[in-house]
Amino acid sequence: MPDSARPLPPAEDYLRQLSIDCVIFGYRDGKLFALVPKLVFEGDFWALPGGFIRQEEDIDAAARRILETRTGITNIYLEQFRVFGAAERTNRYLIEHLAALPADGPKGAEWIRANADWLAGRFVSIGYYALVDMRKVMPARTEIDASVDWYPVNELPPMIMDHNDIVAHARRTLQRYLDEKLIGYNLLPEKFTMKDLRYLYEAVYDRPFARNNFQKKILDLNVLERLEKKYSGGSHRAPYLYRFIRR
Amino acid sequence: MPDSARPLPPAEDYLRQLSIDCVIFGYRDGKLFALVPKLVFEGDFWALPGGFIRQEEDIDAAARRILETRTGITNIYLEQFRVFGAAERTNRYLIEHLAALPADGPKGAEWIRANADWLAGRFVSIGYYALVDMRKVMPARTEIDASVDWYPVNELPPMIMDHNDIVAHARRTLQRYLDEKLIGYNLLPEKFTMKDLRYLYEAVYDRPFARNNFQKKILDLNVLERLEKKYSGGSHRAPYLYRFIRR
DNA sequence: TCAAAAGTGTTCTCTCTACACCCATGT
DNA sequence: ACATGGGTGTAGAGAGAACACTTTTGA
Repeated sequence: MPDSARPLPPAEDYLRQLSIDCVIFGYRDGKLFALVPKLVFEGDFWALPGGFIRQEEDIDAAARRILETRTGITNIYLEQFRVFGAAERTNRYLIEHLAALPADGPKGAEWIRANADWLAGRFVSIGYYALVDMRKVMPARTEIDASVDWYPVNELPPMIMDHNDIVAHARRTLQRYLDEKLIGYNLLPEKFTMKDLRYLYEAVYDRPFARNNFQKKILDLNVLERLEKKYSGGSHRAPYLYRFIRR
Repeated sequence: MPDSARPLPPAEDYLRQLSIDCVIFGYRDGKLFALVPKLVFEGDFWALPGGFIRQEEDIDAAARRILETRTGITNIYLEQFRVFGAAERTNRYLIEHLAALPADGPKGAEWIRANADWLAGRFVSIGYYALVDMRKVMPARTEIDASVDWYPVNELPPMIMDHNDIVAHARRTLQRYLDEKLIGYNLLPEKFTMKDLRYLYEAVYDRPFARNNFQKKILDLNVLERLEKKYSGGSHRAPYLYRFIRR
């Protein structure tokens, strides 16, 4: 039974005033994307996938649970990157819009209505970013999501609270670590060409990389193994496929 | 009136289950130090300076308040660096030792005893690190501190919970940023010699830096202004003093 | 005049970049 | 054959490390 289908636990099961917000990065066609749900509330409300931490749960486990619920995949690469704790961080404005929802609306909305006082208060949020293979993700709506879509990170909708800010921080963190920690392969299928990897780097850093020098740099790291050639049918030399060597 | 002398606010004023732990770094005589209080509880308990976040307070402001209370100085360089949120993070063991304290003990202990249920529960803690000029710090004891001392970071006492872990993380973060963000001067007096700065780098990174190359590297950054010479009385050439250029 | 420590210069190496050339593939 | 895109090599620029030399200071 997927997590989203289970009845929601009572509010007492969660740490009060502490939440998790996830920036789920994906990559396709030369662009970096983020997965952003749109809420069912009256008006246009977008919000990062998020959730709360159970009393007996590590914060990393909570982030993982939230991510797996939303993407349907396990073993996701994720890292905390910053805490957002301004005193005025609150969902009050959003929760007030609950009134506009019909009383027989989605069950999740019922849960929120029942816990409105709690949810409308101040929350400190831990930001996590995740890297996923977009092809493997089956975006899952919760009961209060109208839709869940991938948006290019350069064309994100205006989100609630400081969520656009959170994505900006996540992206800077990704830029800082993509090369240093060699985590880029998490955004690609298992097998990929050097061009795929280069275009990914160009999307993340928003700048070009010289084709030949990029290839040399990456190969000198000795973290890729060269596989068979990939015949695309194009009238040109076939590129090799590569795979990340797990250690 | 110093903060530590005011009556402690009631527990309801604070965010529940969320705390701040500070790693206060100082530097002297070629060694990196951290400021660590020893608690009044029966037995040997050391714990990082920490505290809680008030309902109407930014988390950064809370960290700053805690730091200023403990060091007596303002305008401290500080950064959050990681959240520690293991499910089993709790002070239960420590709080139980309250029983060993006399009922007419320190007032702070009385406050803890009154809030023991809250304090013995699970806490997620935001780690902050601070850089201070040791010469300017007047370590201030709270009512439950037996003493507050500087310890070389390589010779820290065993601390409660995961606090030794927290310092290790803080130090790695400091190593990552000292050079990149040029924050080293925060650990030195306003005027310092190139040797002072080099020894600081060697203490933080725990490795030697070539004297001449270090000087060239730092000067090429154009962030220092050269001041008068410093005559130490030694029978050798007098070094220049430098000052960081504020922008 | 000498030792100690500071300031400065030179060379060598390694990495990153730009340019160039060759190779495989399908039309 | 040829255009297209992939793989590889090489020379130049820049950063960092190692070594050497000069200058200043007080005994």
